[in-house]
Amino acid sequence: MRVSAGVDYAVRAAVVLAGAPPGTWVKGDAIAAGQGLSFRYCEQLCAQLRKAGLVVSQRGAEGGYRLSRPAAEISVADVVRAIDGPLGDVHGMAPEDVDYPAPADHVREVWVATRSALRAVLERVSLADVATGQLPALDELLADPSAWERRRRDQ
Amino acid sequence: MRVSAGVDYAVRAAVVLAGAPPGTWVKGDAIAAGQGLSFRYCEQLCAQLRKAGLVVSQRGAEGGYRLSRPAAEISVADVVRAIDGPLGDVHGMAPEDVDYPAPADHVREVWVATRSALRAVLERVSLADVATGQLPALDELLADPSAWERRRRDQ
DNA sequence: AATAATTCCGATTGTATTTGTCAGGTTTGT
DNA sequence: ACAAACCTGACAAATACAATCGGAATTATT
Repeated sequence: MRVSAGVDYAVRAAVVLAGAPPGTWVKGDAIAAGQGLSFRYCEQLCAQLRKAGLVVSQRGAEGGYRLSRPAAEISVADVVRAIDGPLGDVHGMAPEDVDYPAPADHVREVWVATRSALRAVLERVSLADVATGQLPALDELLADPSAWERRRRDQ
Repeated sequence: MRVSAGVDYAVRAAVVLAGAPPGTWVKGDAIAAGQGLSFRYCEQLCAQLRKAGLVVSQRGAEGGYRLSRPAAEISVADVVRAIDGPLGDVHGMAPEDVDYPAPADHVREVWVATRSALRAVLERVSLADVATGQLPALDELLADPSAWERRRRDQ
């Protein structure tokens, strides 16, 4: 239940593209340098975004990357899935497909709800939202001060 | 953003303990056999739950495991953290501690909200809730039929 | 046509994590 | 004494993560 470096980097790269003027190419080098990423690794992640259809690329001088659709039409979930695969899988299986013997049978509902909660955040936020910092969909979740605090280890 | 096998197994083991009559010892063998887990691996996970203070164990004949507190006072999040570490970490860092250059600076809010959404599910559900199948906290999330469906790959 | 800039592709590498497995030791009840 | 159960630490295979690299293909410029 954590965010890998690759996903984090890819979302940041995608947000950089979302922040660029529409139709312009952004060089991989500019993304990597701007976000403090390794150029090679950033390039590899951009390739995965391109294979997922979220990004298009242009080779050669004056080439680079840009989003394939308006930034408002690409969700953070799209980027996460492009790098990490399906959201909320339970060791390789979709949560609705797992089946446990009693009395653990209702654990499935917990995993389905977990995935649903992830989707409610990541599908509802577009790259344009993140780039502009307008995140009304998250207001409710972020208003609680404890959302910004680590849980005590000895709780 | 997925549930590892270890976490899944540990939650199921903990729910088995929650479903046993209070004060009785449940043998590791019984947990493993009942849930179709490898006995050795199950034992290892129970030891982690014990080190986290969620479970107590008794050696010798007639020994086994039981919860250290009433099942209603242990959340699924407690179990997940015992096995996996903090919820929603971003490559080893708490989401409120990450700091990104513009225009990706608001990615932090996305990760904080993601963790908050995970907590809203996993901290709100106790082992007793799962064992009895009474999951009112999840009703809203589970009512949506699409919560039970995989997203289309070509969306 | 030559050159420089840029992405593309495939392979490789090192580390860490995951997912177990095992042997032997310790504790406990009968 | 004995058997049942957990404890400890080590080990290991497989997988994933996080890059790194060399060179090939493409494009714009000169």
